[in-house]
Amino acid sequence: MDMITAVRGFKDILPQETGKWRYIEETARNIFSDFGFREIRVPILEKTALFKRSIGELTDIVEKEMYTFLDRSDEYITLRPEATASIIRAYLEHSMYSADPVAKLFTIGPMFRRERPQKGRYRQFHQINVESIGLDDPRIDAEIILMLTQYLERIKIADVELQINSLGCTTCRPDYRKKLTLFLRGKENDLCEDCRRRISSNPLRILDCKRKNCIHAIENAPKTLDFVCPGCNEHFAKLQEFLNIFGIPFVINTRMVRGLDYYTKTTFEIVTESLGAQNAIAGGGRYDGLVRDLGGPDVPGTGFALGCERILSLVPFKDDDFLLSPDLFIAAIGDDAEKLSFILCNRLRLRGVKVETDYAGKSLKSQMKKSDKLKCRFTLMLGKKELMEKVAVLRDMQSGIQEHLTIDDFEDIIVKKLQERK
RNA sequence: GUGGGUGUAGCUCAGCUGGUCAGAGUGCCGGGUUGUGGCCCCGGAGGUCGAGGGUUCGAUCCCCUUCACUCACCCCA
Repeated sequence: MDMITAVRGFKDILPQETGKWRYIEETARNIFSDFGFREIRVPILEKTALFKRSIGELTDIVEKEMYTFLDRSDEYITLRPEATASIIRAYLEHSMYSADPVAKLFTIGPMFRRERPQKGRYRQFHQINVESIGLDDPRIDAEIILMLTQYLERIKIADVELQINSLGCTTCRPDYRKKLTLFLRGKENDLCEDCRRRISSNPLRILDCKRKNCIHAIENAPKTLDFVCPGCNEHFAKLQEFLNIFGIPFVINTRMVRGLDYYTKTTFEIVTESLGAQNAIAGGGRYDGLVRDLGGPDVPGTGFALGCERILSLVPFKDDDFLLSPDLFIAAIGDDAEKLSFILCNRLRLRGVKVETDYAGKSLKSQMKKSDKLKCRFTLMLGKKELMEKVAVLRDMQSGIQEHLTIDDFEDIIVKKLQERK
């Protein structure tokens, strides 16, 4: 019979890795909480229409990367390729704007995109998502970027670069789009097939096409920043001012457009050199029209997503750094000792002591080996001799020092010893 | 979706363009100490050499197909 394996691009996160995962998740929760963001948990399955309307029909994500299925009730549903749409949906569905026009939310969980897997790219991957809804002040853009850079610093990720850009708003973008289209009309023959298609569908995407010919062809293309309206210009200038106040280094990348249609004004990415082709570890921006497009009030929003797998491959910690070793191993020899060991072991666990033992009836030597392998701090040896005298031998596994303890007092003594060392 | 690379023990990998090539290290289990871990020594278990077909007297090795993994393109976290 063939072995059933995990679905391509889907990965198990094994016990030795979950310590790191919890660490980056908990650190995020702590920092985000300091900044006033609250955790929200939204479904991983949504009606397909939600993503089509928010991300954009003509984006790569919607055109070819979504896991979309026909549900039994003849409705199309999709495993979420990103979280922003779901969060806005929840924000609207629960009328969160009526309690407070400003909502600062984050969520952590799996996303799904059906791309060809490679380094740093999986079909199920995890993101930490932050959304601030209801504020258009550039201070909030700066604030979430500060929070993001702080987070990366806290988890010891260095050598990253913050890139920012502004895409303009509904007033100035159409103008820019026209000018860009006009410029591109003369270059059709120099562009790749995809980009030729994009001239009419999504000309801005051409700006960050990675093909050499396209890059060359648009060298002198008009830049968004030269055409944004005074309002957008000021917004972008203030963002930079605020980033400077906190000494956050950044570079302006006029080519950064990003693959989701809903972005306006601020966009940004955190990129690294040490991740191969998938160099973005976080990305986001402002989406002032999205809430309205999803049927809600006309309120602005801004946010970002962090790729957990990519963060984890950069974090300088080892799996073992998060290893939780038992406090005590109880090695028992003989039936009576084994019975006592079973009782002691579980009574201590109920008192919050991490205890391991072995029910396989092995030799003392092999139980000692196991204790050593588990990196237990102490080993308690219980044998026939000890039982008769109602004592047990407690061995400190680092120093090798052993002491005899009366069995009746043992529980209290070990609890006390462990408290001292903490 | 399109390319390249790689598939041999749980893991990391040797294996001479075909003839004791079914191997090492590590991990696991046991012994050396019949009641004491780490270091050392010894032993053991564990493989249809990814799968299927072909060439050949003979294939882990050569050819074809297929699958998986991986890196890159594309795109993004």
